[in-house]
Amino acid sequence: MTPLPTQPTLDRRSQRTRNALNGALIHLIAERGWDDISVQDVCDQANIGRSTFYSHYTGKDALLVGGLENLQAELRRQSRARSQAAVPGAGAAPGFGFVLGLIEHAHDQRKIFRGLIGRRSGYVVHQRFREMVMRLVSDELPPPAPGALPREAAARWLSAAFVELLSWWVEQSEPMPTTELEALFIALAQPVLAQSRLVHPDLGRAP
Amino acid sequence: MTPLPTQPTLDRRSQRTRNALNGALIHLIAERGWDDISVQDVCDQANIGRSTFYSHYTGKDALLVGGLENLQAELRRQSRARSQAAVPGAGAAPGFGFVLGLIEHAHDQRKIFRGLIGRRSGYVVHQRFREMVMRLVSDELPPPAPGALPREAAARWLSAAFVELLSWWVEQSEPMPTTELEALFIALAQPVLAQSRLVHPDLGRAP
Amino acid sequence: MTPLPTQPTLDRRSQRTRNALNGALIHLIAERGWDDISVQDVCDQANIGRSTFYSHYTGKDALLVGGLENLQAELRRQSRARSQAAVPGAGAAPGFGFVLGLIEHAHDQRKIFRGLIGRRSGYVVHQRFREMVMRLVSDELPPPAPGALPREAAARWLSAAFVELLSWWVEQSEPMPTTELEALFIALAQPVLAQSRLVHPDLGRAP
Amino acid sequence: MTPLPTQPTLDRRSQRTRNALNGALIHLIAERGWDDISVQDVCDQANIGRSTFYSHYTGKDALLVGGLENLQAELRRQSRARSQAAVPGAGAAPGFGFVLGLIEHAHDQRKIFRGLIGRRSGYVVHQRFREMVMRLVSDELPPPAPGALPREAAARWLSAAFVELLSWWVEQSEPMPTTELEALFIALAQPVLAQSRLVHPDLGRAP
DNA sequence: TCCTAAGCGAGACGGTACGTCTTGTCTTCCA
DNA sequence: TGGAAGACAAGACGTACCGTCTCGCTTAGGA
Repeated sequence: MTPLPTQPTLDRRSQRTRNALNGALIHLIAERGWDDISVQDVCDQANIGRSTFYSHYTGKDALLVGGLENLQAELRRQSRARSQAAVPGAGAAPGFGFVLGLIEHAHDQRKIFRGLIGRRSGYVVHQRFREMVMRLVSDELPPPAPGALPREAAARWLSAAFVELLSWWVEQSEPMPTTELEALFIALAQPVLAQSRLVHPDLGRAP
Repeated sequence: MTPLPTQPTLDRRSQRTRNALNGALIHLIAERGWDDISVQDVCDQANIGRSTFYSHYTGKDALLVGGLENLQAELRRQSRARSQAAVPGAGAAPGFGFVLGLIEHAHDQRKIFRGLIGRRSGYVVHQRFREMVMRLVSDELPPPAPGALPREAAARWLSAAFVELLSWWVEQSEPMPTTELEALFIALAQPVLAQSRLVHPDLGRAP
Repeated sequence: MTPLPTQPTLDRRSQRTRNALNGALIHLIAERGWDDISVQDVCDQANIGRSTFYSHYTGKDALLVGGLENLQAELRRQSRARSQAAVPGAGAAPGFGFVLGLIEHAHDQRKIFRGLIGRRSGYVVHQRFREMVMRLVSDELPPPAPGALPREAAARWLSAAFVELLSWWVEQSEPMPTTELEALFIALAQPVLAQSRLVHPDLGRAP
Repeated sequence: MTPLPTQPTLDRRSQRTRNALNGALIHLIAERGWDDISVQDVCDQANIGRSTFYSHYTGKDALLVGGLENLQAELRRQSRARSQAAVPGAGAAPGFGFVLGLIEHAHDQRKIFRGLIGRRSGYVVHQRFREMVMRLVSDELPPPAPGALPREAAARWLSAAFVELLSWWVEQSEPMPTTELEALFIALAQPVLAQSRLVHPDLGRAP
């Protein structure tokens, strides 16, 4: 009974190559920031031939996206674990289970995250990162009531805002504690959740 | 004795060149999106020699930034006018006076804004645009109480979220009315303003 | 004690592989011409793994040379048969016995020869072919008298000229008959034979 | 009254670049032979950017052809001068006026010619060179009588044979004198001229 | 009949060259 | 004198082959 091999283990060698490339990329991002890295640089760092690189990824971008997909999978796993660990009967408010995980990850790897979303980020990475966060956010948003703020708008608002907040936070020399940042995010996110539930958005315009 | 015009009117011809370049750029952005444009393309469109381009701007980016600065100035002017027109004695809640102006601008020039911040945007433009919005937001935020959310964090949160919202909005085929979008933004922004005023942010962390 | 078959029959399988490769090569040469063929193409055509190819030949060139050696052996055999069949007592003028065989071969396989030495030839093949012809010519040249034109020069002259003539001939839509071509070659070759016999080549240099 | 500028002098700079490239090429051909030279090598040798190279020539081959065209023009000029200098009324047998010039050129630049058509030649160069020679030969052949050997066949025979002879000659350590080589060529070429004149080629087949 | 060494396919890998594209600098010439 | 034209160096890009290699599979040929 084979253990249902999702992929044929990808040849073991290939996987090692991919790992080397991923590692090299984050190393270089932390060191110089996205924009100052060429494909050749990544290959040199990983001791990999450039043609081999292109037989695995279509370009620098694909490598990054691949790495972020791994991160996303990891965060999703954490989020699920967290929600199962919570009191099973409780109301289970949409707690954005991935948020604390991501914050702590950013905290641990502060240097890398500065390269990823900080000042030297390079806008491509920033946005790719936001897109990943958006997918996570989107998972945890309640299904929007008809007529209320569509899920896409809500997810884009929250992801962009959160990434920007995170980007600010990792650059601080004396950052607030991780749980405090999570609480801040949740507090700032409240009106979005409220809007998602509204049937007739009475937005109470002043004039 | 020259009439000390260090650069008033900027030589008239120079100004015409710059205008041509700006026009060419926004034309091309609307047509293809930022990333698929080369400096040569802009020059061709503007009937300008490439070397001339470089004698005015250091690169594609600088040209864009220049254009955004014009937009920013225009929006600031509108915002000031709006706040003076309001009942002078009223509470004058921090109304983000520039918001409606920007929304209407985006509405009028939907096509250009799709190239600027929409799907084909190219992350560079997106971020440059956000930076401009951030400066406008920053102007209108109340001075933060000590210990409360620093102005920079608030401005980054709001600008990123707003631009993302706008980006979503300009891509809709049946977008909500401009004033409704403004009201939505203001509603979603409330907790940020609240946080900016808090002295002891009791964020109610769960134990 | 192994029955010392260092490589008799070459393992039968190996031989089949080599044949497949040879066949694939001439097929592809006839189809596209030498220069537009990669090792991979030959392997695909022959249903052979690329690594297997390299375990038999050091490259495309070696495969070609191997094939030409077979042709050369065949032609030499024909030439010998022809000279024995001739009236044994006759003068046996150096008749270039291989020539008619080669011409007829080229006639039968016109398509392949166009790829080999015709317009689409690729200079490498052309020259390899000429080198083979040169070896055949060299065999049949009389030993040069001392001071006369050295055999190498004569052989190079004749082989280059003959291959070029053949190359021209196979591209004609209404080519002259094979025997006529042979006679033409022999006629044009006469002075070379004469030179080979001269002891004091009085070439009448102008002062 | 402008001196009818065949081309607008090609910008003077461009011409210098082209010259540098030509020089670099022949230098490297003499040093290593055609096949072991990359475009990058030529550029390095000429102190030229690779992209500049491609803005002048489509590849290594085009550069070579360009150089040979210069040589051809030069040889044609010499040939014309030689034929005018000859006794104007004389029979002016088709003397292949370019031959001595080319031989002497090869003699003077023996090292380069070894790279061009000698042992290390690289078949591409060899053939390109032959094509140039063929054009020169073709010029000087008498118009073929109908039914006789077509000019193309004659030109190909003579050019291939001559280049091969030259190739042999430049590799000799004690080569025969230039005029002797010319006489040898003319002697060996005789039957071709005879064939070109024949109306009914009575090739006198032996059997 | 089995079993063991070979021939073989598949394809990952490092490497080199290719031709294209864009950038920013510089020079030359024109209005 | 400012601008158009365009040559130039630099360097990244993605592609194409090359020759080497490491895997397993299969398939004889000898036990």
